[in-house]
Amino acid sequence: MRRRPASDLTSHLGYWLRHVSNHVSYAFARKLESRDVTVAEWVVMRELYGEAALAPSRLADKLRLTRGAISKLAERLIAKGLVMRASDLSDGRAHTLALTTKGRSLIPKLAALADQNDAEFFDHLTAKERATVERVLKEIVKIRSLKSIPVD
Amino acid sequence: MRRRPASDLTSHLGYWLRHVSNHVSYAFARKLESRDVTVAEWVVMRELYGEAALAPSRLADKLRLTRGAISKLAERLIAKGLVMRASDLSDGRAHTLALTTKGRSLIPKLAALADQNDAEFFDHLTAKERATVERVLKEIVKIRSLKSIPVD
DNA sequence: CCTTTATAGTTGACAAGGCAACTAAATAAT
DNA sequence: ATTATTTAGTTGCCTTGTCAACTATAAAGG
Repeated sequence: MRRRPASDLTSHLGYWLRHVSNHVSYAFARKLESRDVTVAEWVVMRELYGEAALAPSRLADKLRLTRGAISKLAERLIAKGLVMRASDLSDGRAHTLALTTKGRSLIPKLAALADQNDAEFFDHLTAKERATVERVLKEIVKIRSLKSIPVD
Repeated sequence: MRRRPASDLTSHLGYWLRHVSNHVSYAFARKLESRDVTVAEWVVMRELYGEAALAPSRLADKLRLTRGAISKLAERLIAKGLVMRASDLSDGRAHTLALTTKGRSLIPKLAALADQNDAEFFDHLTAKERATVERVLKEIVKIRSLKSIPVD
């Protein structure tokens, strides 16, 4: 499938992916500032939104962060009153994280900023292009998840 | 073009972009370790490869990094003997950066690692999918460059 | 000219993630 | 049962980026 001279430096998808991702995340970070939330914090909250509660370790797997990073992120989110920690009764080591009411009610507002950011970068795509990109990205995550860590 | 309920958290392209980009960059970083080069360093070297010499400030614009970051990156690359700094004769403040012979000769080896990494993540795409993704990403960079900083 | 203002680049404090060492609790092994 | 091993999570140190203050040079204004 790949048909490209190995020495062409301008054709690495990984390069462009990183480049665009940096642009998009940077712009999004500026928007989130208005709500005093970082991109990493949003990502965690977004992940917690579907679930009642989630173990930090599961979160780390899902988001491809280390447990240390999750630990510190959780600390910050708790300090902001957006997330709470609950101890697991059956296992003295384990905790779970969950959105607080405040955190949950913030989600739609942050989602609106995400919508806006997405629009800014991707609205000029045709429906077909958008669908292709989305499908390709999700496929890669799925393939990778299977190959590396048994996440789900 | 965008047709998506504003509250669906799973459909932000920016989210998947960041997610996949992180995977790809992480895997690439592991490969570059064998040559004692970081992803950021590769990106700079790759940018310098086309040119005879480039001002740090231009590099900062192109790569969307701050001048501080470029300054430190340059320092590291110079320490490794991959890049050299030359002072601009007509302007006492300005410098330019350029690859050393050593740096230049390393490029093909790093490019091979980039090829390998790209293959690992994107080889399962059809030629058409790949073309679409590449075109879309490059378009976004172009549009953004015009909107924000007059880079080129 | 000489002073103000703008520009190129560096530096230091801080933020945030990775890694590895650590604590505490649970499970396994003998 | 007691010890060894594994697992969940936290913490300290390191790296690398941003931001803002700084230095040095250039350009503009009067």
